[in-house]
Amino acid sequence: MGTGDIALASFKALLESDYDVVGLFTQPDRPVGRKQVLTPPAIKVMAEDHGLSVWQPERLRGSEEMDVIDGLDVDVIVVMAYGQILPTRVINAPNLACINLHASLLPRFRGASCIQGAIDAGDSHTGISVMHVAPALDEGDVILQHQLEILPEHTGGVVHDLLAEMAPAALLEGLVKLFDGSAERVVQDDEKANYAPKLLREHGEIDWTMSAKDLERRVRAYDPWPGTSTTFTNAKGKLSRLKIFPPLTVEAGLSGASGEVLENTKAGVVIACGAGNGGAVRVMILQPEGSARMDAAQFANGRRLEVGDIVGV
RNA sequence: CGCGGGAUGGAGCAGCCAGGUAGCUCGUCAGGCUCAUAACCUGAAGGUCGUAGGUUCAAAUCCUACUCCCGUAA
Repeated sequence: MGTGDIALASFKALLESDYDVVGLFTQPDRPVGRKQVLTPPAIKVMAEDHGLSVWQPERLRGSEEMDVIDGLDVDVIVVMAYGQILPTRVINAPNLACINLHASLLPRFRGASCIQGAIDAGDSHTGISVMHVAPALDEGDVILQHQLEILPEHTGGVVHDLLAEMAPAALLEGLVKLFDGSAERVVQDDEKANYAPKLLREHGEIDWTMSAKDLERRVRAYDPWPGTSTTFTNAKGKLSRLKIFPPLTVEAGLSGASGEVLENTKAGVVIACGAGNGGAVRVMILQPEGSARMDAAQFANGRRLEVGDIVGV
């Protein structure tokens, strides 16, 4: 069971393994893009290329597809980025176990935005957890974990791809242990748990009262999803959106009112953060509404911002 | 016909609402200047204003249709 692209490599590893993959559960095709074209998840295409059965219930809980699962008589259900909470009946359906691959070092960052959460919080490491599925989201017992160091230049997208690459090894190791009975069950310490809720586009609205250091991590974590943006008053006096992309550099020595433009040159747009002494960030890549993404030199040429302007009002 | 933004020398933009000399910040080329800076100064080349129609004495600007680009609805 999986939908997100992060599950692709793991699914492929299963298909190429000696395990007998009987089918795929994934989310229904969704309208995508400007034309609202109904698009299947990439993982569904991969499954069909291998001649596998694919089920796409809108809502698994209470659906007739649950009977299908019971009828399949499987040993293990593997879940990764499926996008639905599993009913207890499904969790209990396999002969051996229903396991989940989660992109964080549980119990830290349970929830949908586990990758962004780890970067945003400034954690030194994240990783892949192989765990038993429990009725409560991401709270099942952990079988094993593989660690990944978060480097200062790592964005959400980069970490996502790195974790996707290392997930198959963790999955295969977990399966071997499950089948030979050597799998551990480490109960999660709820005291150390935290939760990374599903991110919406609006969460990318930049709060310029954050410190420069925190903001740098936020922008990095939220790239490419949900992305970060702020607003500014354009030449016509209208409020316009301005997307901000990493990398950002922290200018610790500078300060100003929150969101005040301190510099706008080809070396970058420097914007003050925090409440007076939070430093400032230098932005090198940005994208005004309606325009293509551009570097600071191009942005400065357009003179859309002047020193002293306040951004993100 | 989902919603919104846009198309103006090589780049990023202004000009459009209140039609009348193609503008700004850069880049490029030539020359000059400086111990030096994201340098500076002088000069030059480069645009049928996305396409096709329409209105008008006159259209980048107003009207109609079309094409393409960008964002958003995970």
